[in-house]
Amino acid sequence: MKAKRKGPVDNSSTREALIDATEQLIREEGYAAVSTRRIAAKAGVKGPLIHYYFNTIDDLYLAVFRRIADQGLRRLEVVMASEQPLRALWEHAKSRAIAELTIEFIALAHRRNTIRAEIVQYAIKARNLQIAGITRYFESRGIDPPIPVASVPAFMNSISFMLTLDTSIGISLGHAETVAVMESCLLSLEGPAGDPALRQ
Amino acid sequence: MKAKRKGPVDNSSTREALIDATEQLIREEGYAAVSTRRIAAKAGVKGPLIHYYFNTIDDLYLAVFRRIADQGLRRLEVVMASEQPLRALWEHAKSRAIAELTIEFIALAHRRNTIRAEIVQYAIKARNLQIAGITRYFESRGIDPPIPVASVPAFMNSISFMLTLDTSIGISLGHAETVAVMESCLLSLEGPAGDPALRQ
DNA sequence: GTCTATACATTGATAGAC
DNA sequence: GTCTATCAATGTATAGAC
Repeated sequence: MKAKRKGPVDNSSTREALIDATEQLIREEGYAAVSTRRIAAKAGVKGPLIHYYFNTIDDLYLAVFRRIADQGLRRLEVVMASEQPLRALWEHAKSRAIAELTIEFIALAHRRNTIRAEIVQYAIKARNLQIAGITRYFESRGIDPPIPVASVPAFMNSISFMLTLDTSIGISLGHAETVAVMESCLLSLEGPAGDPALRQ
Repeated sequence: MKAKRKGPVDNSSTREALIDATEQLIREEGYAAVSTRRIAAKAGVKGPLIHYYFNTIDDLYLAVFRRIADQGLRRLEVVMASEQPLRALWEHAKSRAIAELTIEFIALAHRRNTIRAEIVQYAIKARNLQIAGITRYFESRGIDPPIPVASVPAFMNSISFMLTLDTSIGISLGHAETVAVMESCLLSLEGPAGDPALRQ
């Protein structure tokens, strides 16, 4: 249904190297610093090869996002299936690499429709996974959610996203207090961290 | 202390038009879409004039950010001095224009040291204004803060930032529930919205 | 103070040899 | 599948006339 538009396209080898190089460039220097020549140099190939595997640069961006999104959804499934899904989600959301890529892709989505559509699709899948996991956890423990389940991942993700962004540019004002609040919420909902004895 | 490096530079006229055009371009199409040619076209002048007022494009970005930051701090002072500072802050943080510019400038800060330094400086000033305003409010009402005051703006800003970003690309999953939680917090801390009778 | 003209690097992309 | 050679377009920035 989503076949490649160009004739003979491989699905593993140099292609992966190009995706690797692009992802790395985006994260290290921002999407505005990405160019076909730099990608090619980083991947150790010549420029035009990019157009053999990907018709346009947007297609390459899309491939990068899809790979990240797939990895993200798979990781999220593991996270939500853990014994302390709220704590696991909180830790998971702290990733600086994810936050930096998120910033870049949202900025990109701002201008590229194909990428925005893909991001929306992914974000909804991810959020549904989170809501389902938290619902399952509350039900299995017989906990009456103090706030609507659908708002829980919204709080956790947005807070950790902001903390991570702040940290990445060197701000930490108010962080300790905010983390403390989150920790006390987690404590009351899931008990102490990594204490399987208590929850067995 | 931060004098212009180039000789004779005006401080109002075409210069403002250039800053206007740049700010608009950044917000509408992202910083990566900004170029001297497009700025000049939008401002109705010729390209080289940019280099008369601003030595480099980074200087122009900086001028845009400084103007936005100044406006932001002034607005924030008004917001925090209102009768219901938490509600006012909540509404203030919902601005889509601010969220979009924030994304772009954070992405920019990722790569430009001068801009990052400026953003950090501004963010700290803004956060201190918020913390001071909330502290003042709680004290004047004799309210014992349910969570550390320093974490309050962190929560409000990050939540509304995420909601705004989501909305800007067309996502609304879980928003209603999240807004409801925030509303109930505001209700318990500040009473119903815009009810001066109750707080007079 | 504003403009024309232009230098020069870099961009995404294509054609076609191997 | 990977390359060389090359394209037109666009990028920032400068020199110098008015």
